[in-house]
Amino acid sequence: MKINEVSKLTGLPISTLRFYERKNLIPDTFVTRDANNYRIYAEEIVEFLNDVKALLSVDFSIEELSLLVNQELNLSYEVKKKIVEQKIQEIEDVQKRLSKSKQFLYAVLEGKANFQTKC
Amino acid sequence: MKINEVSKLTGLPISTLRFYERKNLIPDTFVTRDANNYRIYAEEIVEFLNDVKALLSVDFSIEELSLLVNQELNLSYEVKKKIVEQKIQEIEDVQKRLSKSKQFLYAVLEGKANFQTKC
DNA sequence: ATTTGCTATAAACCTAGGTTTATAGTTCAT
DNA sequence: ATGAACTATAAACCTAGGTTTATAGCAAAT
Repeated sequence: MKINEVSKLTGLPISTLRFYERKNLIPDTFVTRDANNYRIYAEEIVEFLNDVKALLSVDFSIEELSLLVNQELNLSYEVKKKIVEQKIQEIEDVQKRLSKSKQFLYAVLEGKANFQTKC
Repeated sequence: MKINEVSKLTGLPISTLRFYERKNLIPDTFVTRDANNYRIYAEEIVEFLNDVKALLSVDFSIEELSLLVNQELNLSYEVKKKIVEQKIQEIEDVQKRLSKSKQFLYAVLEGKANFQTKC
């Protein structure tokens, strides 16, 4: 599979695919080069990138994610598990914050926030 | 109140207070100038800024918020209400996304995500 | 065989939300 | 009355997460 097809199958712009690679977000196992130096992707890259999209859309930064993915770092399963568990904790914190924020916005609607008095 | 006191009471750096003002995030009613051109803030700025912090920490951008605050635009209450209601909707969308993301991360922990097989 | 299209890289550019720096006037404590 | 601390502005700088541009080598169809 060449880059254009991966782009179409994942919805990620070609420029983004190359950008992610530069950021070490794509394990070498997924991409080799042909005689013309064109990137050749394994079929599984598509599912992998869908997972990456899901993780990035949460609270993972590119850098955090590349930590999990980088083979050279050779992090143990235990360490990676800790990273994921910590991220779950962060998501739960965000969820709590969002609940409070919604309540605050309802207060704004009812004119009860100080903010409201000046707007 | 001078800028340093506002900074201490709100936890916002002085540079941020000036930056917010440039971005029209602070209604004129809260800040005047003394003979030396120093900013003099009304006491209520503190509560106002706490509200602003809460809103920014949610999903409001500075620009969106300045729309609500800008007196010159003179948006009707109805329009502002719509903006807030739409933001509540956006927050609810984020909440749903986060729930799914958490489930995905649990799948990663259990080795069920495709992502996991390569990391 | 040549035009159109796909691929490559490096480097510049972009936006949001700030922060830092350079320069200058003011105020407070000693 | 002088040095340390505070205020001001404009402009440059920063980070994340990309996107765009410039330049060039292949490819596929006419």
